[in-house]
Amino acid sequence: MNDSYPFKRIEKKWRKNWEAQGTYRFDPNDKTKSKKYILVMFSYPSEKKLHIGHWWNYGGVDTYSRFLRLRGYNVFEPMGFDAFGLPAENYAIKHGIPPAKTTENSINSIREQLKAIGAMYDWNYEINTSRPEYYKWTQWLFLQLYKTGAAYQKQAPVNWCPDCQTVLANEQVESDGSCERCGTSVIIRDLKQWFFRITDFADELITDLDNIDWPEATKTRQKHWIGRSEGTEIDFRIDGSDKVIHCFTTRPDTLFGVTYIVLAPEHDLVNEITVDSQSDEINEYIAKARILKEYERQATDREKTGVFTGSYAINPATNKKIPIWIADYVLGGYGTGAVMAVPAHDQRDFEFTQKYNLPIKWVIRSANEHDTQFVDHAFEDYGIMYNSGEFNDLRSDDGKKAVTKWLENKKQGRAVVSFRLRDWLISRQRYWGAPIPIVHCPNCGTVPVPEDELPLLLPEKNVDFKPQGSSPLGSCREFIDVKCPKCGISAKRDPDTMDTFVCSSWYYYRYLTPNLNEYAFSEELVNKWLPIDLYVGGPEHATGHLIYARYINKYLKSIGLINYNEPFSKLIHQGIITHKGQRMSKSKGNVVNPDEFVNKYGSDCFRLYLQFMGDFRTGGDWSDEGIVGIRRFQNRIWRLVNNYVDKIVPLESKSYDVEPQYKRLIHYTIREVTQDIENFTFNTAISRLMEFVNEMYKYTADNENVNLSFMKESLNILIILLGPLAPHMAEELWQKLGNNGSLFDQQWPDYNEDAIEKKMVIVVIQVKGKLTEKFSVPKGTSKVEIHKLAMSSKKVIGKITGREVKKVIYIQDKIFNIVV
RNA sequence: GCGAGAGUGGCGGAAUUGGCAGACGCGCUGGAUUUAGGAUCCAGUGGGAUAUUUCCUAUGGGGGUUCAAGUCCCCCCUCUCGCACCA
Repeated sequence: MNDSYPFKRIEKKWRKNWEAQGTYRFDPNDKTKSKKYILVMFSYPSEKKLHIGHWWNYGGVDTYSRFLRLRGYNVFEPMGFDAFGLPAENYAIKHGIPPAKTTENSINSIREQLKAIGAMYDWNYEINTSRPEYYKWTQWLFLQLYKTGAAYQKQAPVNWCPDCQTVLANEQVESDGSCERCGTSVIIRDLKQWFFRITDFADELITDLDNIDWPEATKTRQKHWIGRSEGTEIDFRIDGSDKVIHCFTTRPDTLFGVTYIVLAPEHDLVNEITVDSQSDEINEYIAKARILKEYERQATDREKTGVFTGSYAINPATNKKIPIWIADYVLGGYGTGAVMAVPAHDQRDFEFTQKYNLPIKWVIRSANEHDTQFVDHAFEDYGIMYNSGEFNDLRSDDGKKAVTKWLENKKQGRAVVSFRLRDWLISRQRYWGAPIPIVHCPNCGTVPVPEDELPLLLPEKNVDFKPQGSSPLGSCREFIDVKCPKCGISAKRDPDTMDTFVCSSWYYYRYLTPNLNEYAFSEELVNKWLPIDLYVGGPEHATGHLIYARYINKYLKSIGLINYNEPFSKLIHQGIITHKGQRMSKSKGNVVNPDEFVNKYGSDCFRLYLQFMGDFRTGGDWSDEGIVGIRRFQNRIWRLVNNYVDKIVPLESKSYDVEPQYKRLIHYTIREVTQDIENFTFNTAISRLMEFVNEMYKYTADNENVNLSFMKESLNILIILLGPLAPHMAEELWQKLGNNGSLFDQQWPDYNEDAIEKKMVIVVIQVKGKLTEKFSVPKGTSKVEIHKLAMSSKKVIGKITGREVKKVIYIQDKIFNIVV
């Protein structure tokens, strides 16, 4: 029909105009406004298409950013591409095309889709982490870490994905032991790898969480992941040797109850202390533990197994000989990889003891006199020490300190803090990443590539980028063979590339100066524009990207390049959109293609509909049908404006008189929409605008003489409020209403709280809590007046006659309840 | 096993934080208009009774506090998401 909103023409028109007029050109040096850096996690172009989740995410964040702009801020809302890494590489391999090519193609088509959202991105600030101009600085970052000892190489048991053919960081392994990317079971291999010393900042990474506005659940996940644990490291002398086993424990108060020691199978001392008669059995056990998949080994319901080494240690408290075992329930990577076993007071040790008939010694009893009999399980609570020599009768918490002090005096132990967090493993045996700028020289060892030789380019020719179990760069002669930068003899480059999370750990600095040649970032601009005012991304990054980025920020502060502690002052997570109640996935066949709906209904309509489905943080369920409701809403606005535009455009703005309800409506709607956008509850903001439009229709239908001044004001306000949510349409209507300049250079309207207060209120009369009668009365009507009114109601009288009125409760201007 | 969050009509979802449950939208029913309707407008729409008047019932289930509970407290069920032998 000819009076429906012609979205195709208008959306195209405004995208063109905005670009031509530079409406969204960003000036980081604008001193007239205060800054807001609004960042949404960038996308990785693994496929050619933007999916519906991106629209949800980027649309909502753009709405918020536009709102801030209308409130007078200089808003920086950049967009770029996290283009290195497995998703892009796997996509390229699947299609048999070099990743550089597929990535470029994907980015080009995704950029067009991003433009269709109509967000305020200034594409002069785009970044692409796979471009040499960017990864040059990722490599520079590596070299800074290397120079300060924060990047180091070590041989270690690491997670290996047999399908992706690369090592993975702990953060990229799911809790069931599968690869985050492909789902294959991860195995453990011993490899020489590069690590970043994230554990140096373990404490700050926990304590600084108190100073940032993040979802509590996410903070908790990070705290748990970092896993700070205060305890005592206790030295157990090996009988007949000068070697010592260090055991980490959080329960030094149970030291007298230690009846054996358990080493992880990968513990350094295992070979040395295994006696000949046990070595076959020990070796067999180690071999088995090695091939066990990580998640199998860590399954809590597995029966505990282990082997005796034949050696003994001395319990420093009792001076008794205790056997040393190995068992795979002790993890090599945590604490010292060795535990003192206290079967009486640790259920895991207890179970092990049951199986291998090891002795149990009870040394803690409950502070309650009664329950002292523990036969079928360990007593893990704190209590009172006994069987513990001079420490008898101490409470556990005092005993922990006393035993630790006693050990410290004897130099056989010390208080330590242990973390669950491991150093960040950043090398990958894959092609599509930033090459590690290190040369391995037979003379000089590891030698950093000189900074002025960066970028160390990723070779595009003579390299087989398909995974083959070792780094593809290793077989590219032009790349791998090099003269040592220090001594000049033939040497080899490091064949590995960096984890993409290195690229994304610092991108938010680069956005401000994406083309800067001399430095990774401008210290001046970064210190001015960061920390980021709002960061938006999925909760799945809680223990990965979000810890890495915080770490790199803390590292850069420690070397004096930036001056603030935390990169993301406020964080929120977007919700997920389901379809037919389920997560969208190709295998379920319930994927919604955004383009289809954008073509049919327009960008604004699609975006509005997504925002209407549920609140931003929670998400919503997609239905193909509901979108027509939004189209109707758009058409209703379109017609409303068109019906009056000719009459109101020439009109001078002046004061007017309409029924108070309509004046109130304007202020109420401004308040609600303002608050809703601030809270990211766009669904209710849209509801309020729908109500507003419905009321305006009612007004025009009920009044033969429509007040045009009122129409003019309310339509202009409606269009501004609509602006952040449906930018193309609002911009068009703004122009139609005779205004000059972009809507997005206007001022967000103020509201007046007094104007919202109702002069008349509806007081509900209840009898024993049931709705009985309603009265419209002036605000502030007294209890006595209401009582009189209530007693004049037949309904009320009917309900209370024959009953005793016990009392009446009046909540001012709300409810009058008669209790019978 | 531990931890966090959620459960409201046929559907997506609201509810000023203890005060009229179901805003807004979809869908559905009836009517108007139209050559036509997958357009527009008006009315209705939680369920069950019923004299078109009113009653009963209702926010996963069961108890409790309160004049008043979707909202607060206790127990249970279901789902989602984390973590999972961390000594």
